[in-house]
Amino acid sequence: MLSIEQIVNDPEFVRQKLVDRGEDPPIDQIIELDSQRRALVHEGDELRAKRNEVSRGGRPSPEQIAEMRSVGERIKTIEVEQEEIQGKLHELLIVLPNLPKDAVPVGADEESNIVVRDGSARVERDFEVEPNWDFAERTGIFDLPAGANMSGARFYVLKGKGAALQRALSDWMLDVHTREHGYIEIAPPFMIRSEAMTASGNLPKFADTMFHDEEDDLWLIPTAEVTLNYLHAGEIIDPGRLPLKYVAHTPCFRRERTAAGRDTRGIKRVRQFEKVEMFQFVDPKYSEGVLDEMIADAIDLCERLGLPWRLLALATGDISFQSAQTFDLEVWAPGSQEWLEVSSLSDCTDFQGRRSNTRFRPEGGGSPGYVNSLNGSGLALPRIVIAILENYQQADGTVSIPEVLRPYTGFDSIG
RNA sequence: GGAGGGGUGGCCGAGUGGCUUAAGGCGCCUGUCUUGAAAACAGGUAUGCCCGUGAGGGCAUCGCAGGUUCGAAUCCUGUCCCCUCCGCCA
Repeated sequence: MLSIEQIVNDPEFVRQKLVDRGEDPPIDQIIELDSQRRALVHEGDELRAKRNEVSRGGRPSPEQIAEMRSVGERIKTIEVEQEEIQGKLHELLIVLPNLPKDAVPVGADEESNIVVRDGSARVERDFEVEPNWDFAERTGIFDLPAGANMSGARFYVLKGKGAALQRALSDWMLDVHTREHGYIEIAPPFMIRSEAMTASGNLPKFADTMFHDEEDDLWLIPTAEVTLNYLHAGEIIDPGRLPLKYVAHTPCFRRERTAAGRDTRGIKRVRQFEKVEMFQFVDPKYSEGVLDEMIADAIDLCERLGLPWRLLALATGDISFQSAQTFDLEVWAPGSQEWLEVSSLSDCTDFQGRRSNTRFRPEGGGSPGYVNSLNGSGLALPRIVIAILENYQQADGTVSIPEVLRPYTGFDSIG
């Protein structure tokens, strides 16, 4: 949610930032509605003040009761109007995305994304790397038909060493983040209410990308971000407790209503996958550099796994709804011959704090402010599995397990 | 799923239609006293919004949302959450 004060005080700045994202924001209408709202609030307050004054002395006279009856009716009318205006205002504001930061490349889509760092030392191989789906079918570590059979397209089953590899990865990632990067591990629910989904920015605009249970009105989480963001909803966090750094390993459920045939091979784009998610609540005063820190935390995992990676600065037209700045971390898959997005790291400024009403008390006192929130995968598991199967393939057709994972897998090769 | 009990400020807790502008206690902050501290005493101690350059003034909020009333923490309805018991259950 954008701040109404900012829209009213600096309308042209806000308009330009949203135009950069490809939006056509109804700024003038918002300002007009807010001015109407203010007038109604003022009139209502004055009438209520009058009524309170009369009520304060005990039982009023019959004349006063008659007068207050009409005052009460006018208050009711104003309240109805006010509710209508505020409803319209809320509808307009709740669908406006966050404002991109100045550093974000301006551009309509992913064509304008910029590779800002490249950590990929290409390894020359004297054999052809088998794509992960072929390797997995040959060795039996994925069972794609079984997944499709029980759940439909874009569901999959991991078997044997495939399942163990994924489990080793998530355990290892959580250990690195909690023991070395300073995150607190959270095991959240995988289904949440509409309020929480709205607070993260996934509702109301992206309802059709998620799974929903009608009977209890619960949504399956598309990422742990939506749960971590709501962890302190409605709270005023005590001074000195920020930053709060959380990490969670959860399944992620997405409808993936993309064009049929796109990214259909293997487990790259699926309707349920596992992910380790990093999340931070910070004092806006100290938010500088936090995104870089989280990027470093994600890159650290790629480095330790020995995977070639690169970092992209996403353009204004490609960052997500709640984000003010996003970097994508990709790893190279030499068998499928493509870059795989394994983490998307975003600074959401105070956009989610405002929607979840998560505030903090500044050090040294003063009135509360909205927290800043940042999130990023650390990392998405199926794609890391893919990257390991292709980067660690040997000439004899086996895959060796990265050193750091061996204490977790208990085996050192597949195939 | 069924039956019952409950939700009041940072915490505890009183409050069954109007002297409630939410008592009282605890905690915290400031001051007096003290060499310092404790104790005692005095004052202060929520959030949001509106008006005002400001000093300041006003409105709302007793889980949440509606309703009844001149007037609601208090009465009514719905809803969320917590507790006890029954049922079901890894």
